[in-house]
Amino acid sequence: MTEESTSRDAAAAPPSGKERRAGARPTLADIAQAAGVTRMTVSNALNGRGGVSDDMRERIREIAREKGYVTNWVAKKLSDSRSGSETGIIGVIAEIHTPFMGEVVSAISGAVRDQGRDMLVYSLPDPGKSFPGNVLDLLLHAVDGVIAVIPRDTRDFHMLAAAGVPMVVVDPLKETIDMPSVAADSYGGACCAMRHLIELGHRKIAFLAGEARRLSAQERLRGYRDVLREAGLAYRAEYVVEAGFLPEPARPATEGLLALDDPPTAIFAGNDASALSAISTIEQAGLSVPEDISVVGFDDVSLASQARRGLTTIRQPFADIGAAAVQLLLDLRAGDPEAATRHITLPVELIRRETTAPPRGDGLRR
Amino acid sequence: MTEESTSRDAAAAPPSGKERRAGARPTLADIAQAAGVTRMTVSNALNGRGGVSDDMRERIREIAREKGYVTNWVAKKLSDSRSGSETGIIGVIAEIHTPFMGEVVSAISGAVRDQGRDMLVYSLPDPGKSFPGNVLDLLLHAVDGVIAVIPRDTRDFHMLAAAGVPMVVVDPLKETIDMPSVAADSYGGACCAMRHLIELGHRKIAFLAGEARRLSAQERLRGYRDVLREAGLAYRAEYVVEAGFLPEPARPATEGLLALDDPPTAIFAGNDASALSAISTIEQAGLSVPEDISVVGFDDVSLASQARRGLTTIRQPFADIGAAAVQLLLDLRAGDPEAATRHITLPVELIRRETTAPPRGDGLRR
DNA sequence: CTGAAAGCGCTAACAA
DNA sequence: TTGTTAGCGCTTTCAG
Repeated sequence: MTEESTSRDAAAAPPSGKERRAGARPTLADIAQAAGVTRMTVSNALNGRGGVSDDMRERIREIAREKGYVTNWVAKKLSDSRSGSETGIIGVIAEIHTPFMGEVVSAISGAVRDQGRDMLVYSLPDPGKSFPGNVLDLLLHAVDGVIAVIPRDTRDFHMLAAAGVPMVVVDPLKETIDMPSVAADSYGGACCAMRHLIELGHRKIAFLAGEARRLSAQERLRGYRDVLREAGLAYRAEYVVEAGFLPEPARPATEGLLALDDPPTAIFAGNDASALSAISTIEQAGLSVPEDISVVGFDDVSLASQARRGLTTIRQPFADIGAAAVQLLLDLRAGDPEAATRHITLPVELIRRETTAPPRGDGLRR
Repeated sequence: MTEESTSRDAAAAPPSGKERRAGARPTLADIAQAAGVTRMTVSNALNGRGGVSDDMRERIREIAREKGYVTNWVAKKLSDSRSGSETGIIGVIAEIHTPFMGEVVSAISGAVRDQGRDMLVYSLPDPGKSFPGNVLDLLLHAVDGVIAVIPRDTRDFHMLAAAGVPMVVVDPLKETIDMPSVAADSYGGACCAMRHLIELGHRKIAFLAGEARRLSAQERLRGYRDVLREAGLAYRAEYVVEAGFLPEPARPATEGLLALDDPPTAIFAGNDASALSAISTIEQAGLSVPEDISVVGFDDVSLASQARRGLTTIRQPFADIGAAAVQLLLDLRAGDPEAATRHITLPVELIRRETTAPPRGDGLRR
């Protein structure tokens, strides 16, 4: 040892005033000192970087273990920032409340795992509030990119993108159309659902509209209108009610439909949550599905097939959505110039189960 | 300026080879240079630390904004590590798949927010796999503590705790009883549910057992047995079937019960997921709930009340659980010595809805 | 009110 | 194979 050059490495003598706080985690220097080598040797040994004899490596590993050494992620990251390496962690911003979100997040989780990476989920705070600085900053610096599935606030959102964090949006909003995105073919699905109902013989079809800010909701409405027109059916304003993609508002919305002078014989719900709620409402009103009223949903969340009567619905390819989002993010990060403007739309599929049937012969109810 | 002392501050001349990479984010030094002051002044100005004239502060803020400056969380954290400050972020380890988890995580989210902090969720990888180092390390260094709600693997889990991360467990497993925890009173709730059924006149009550590793599942089973004994009823092995707290296994389990020579007149399901699945199975078998068979669940997830027939169940005080977990974590972090061994059990409540009724007069079905 | 120095824990790049 | 130097971006401490 030379002459106490580096302050810490040579600080073998306690009196130097460099006493370690009790609860502090051991650092490279601590275990280096214990092993009688330099920090670099320890670093190399622990990271299997070669240049260390096998004995030494074992010895160091042993000491590290018993001292409970864990790499300081923050320090490592800061140091690595020079070489701009990845963290292997992908950030996900989402609301984990609804079943739909659950499916999407699970799918992303699977896809991320398939890529040998990991995922951290940030669930948004209450509406209107912006991201707290802490988390925003952490996300900004700790993850390789962000996949956002947000039904609401997007303010600080563009800021994240502006700060250079690769970002892709799943189920985009009007406000996020300028970012790369992944979504299911809502328009196509809606058309498919409507045609199914029309083929069954329905002429009076209501629509439980979803959250208007989501493009998917708009597209489903568009599909509803277009197929109506295509079938020569009139668009009736009283048949289109807001249900916000949620079960609670779907209830009064359905009741309203039931109370109409000329109630519909079928309901196309914007998503499964509202479809399930509608069915429950219909049955509580003493009617039955699909005998009195047919119902078709959208999403095919796992609950849809578990209901007493399996829900006829449009299946979103969740796994594909997750995989596409992750891939898109990776491409973006890799600098693929075309990725920045890529908008992926995945095909959906009609799943016929037990909540749709031909309408009752005209005799009943009016 | 003296003689180019600090490498960067004085590096006004490009030829120094210190060119900034194109995509790099601006640093304190960058904006300091643009403003013609030192980094500290910028730091102070941006963090509202005083010691900077108002004009200067405004000017600096302006420059920072247009340059898109964001403080480097990693560097800040590393620097702060000296003074051991908090990050204001709480980590949550959970599976977000099931409705129960969703409720718990939402509750924690709310509680965390109430404390002016924020939350990052890490969803476990596939069973058996251990935490990938990256995320573990990140968690270790980026959050003030961890709240875990894990149904499965716990290996690296104790390691996190050993590394000194304050940690509390919600709905603990056998393996985690040595950590501070928060849970609902499963035993009490089970007793309550069973007594309700018995008061209604049921004598043949089956139990859909939950995931055995979870203490809550064990406690519910214990409650089931104890109340049976207390009521002078025999424990019948064929009435206790595994359903793992999940809907899928609950289906065959229920079918098995229905196929018994002497089928039960009531089913106490370990949780709502299995209860709902049981009901659906019963109805598909052509029987009705509660006329033929009563069913009571456990949890009172939001779905329970939305079903066509509201599910009679035991309500877990999710909000309280979340709040207690966060509080416990904060106490732990604050060094409260007693917190380390605290196990909080919160009271539950029977919610009578429409899936329980007296058994059919003995005439029917044997 | 502002500036200089040192250091948080780690790693890349050489030197021995 | 091991040691040395420098620096990641920020903050604290102590001078000016």
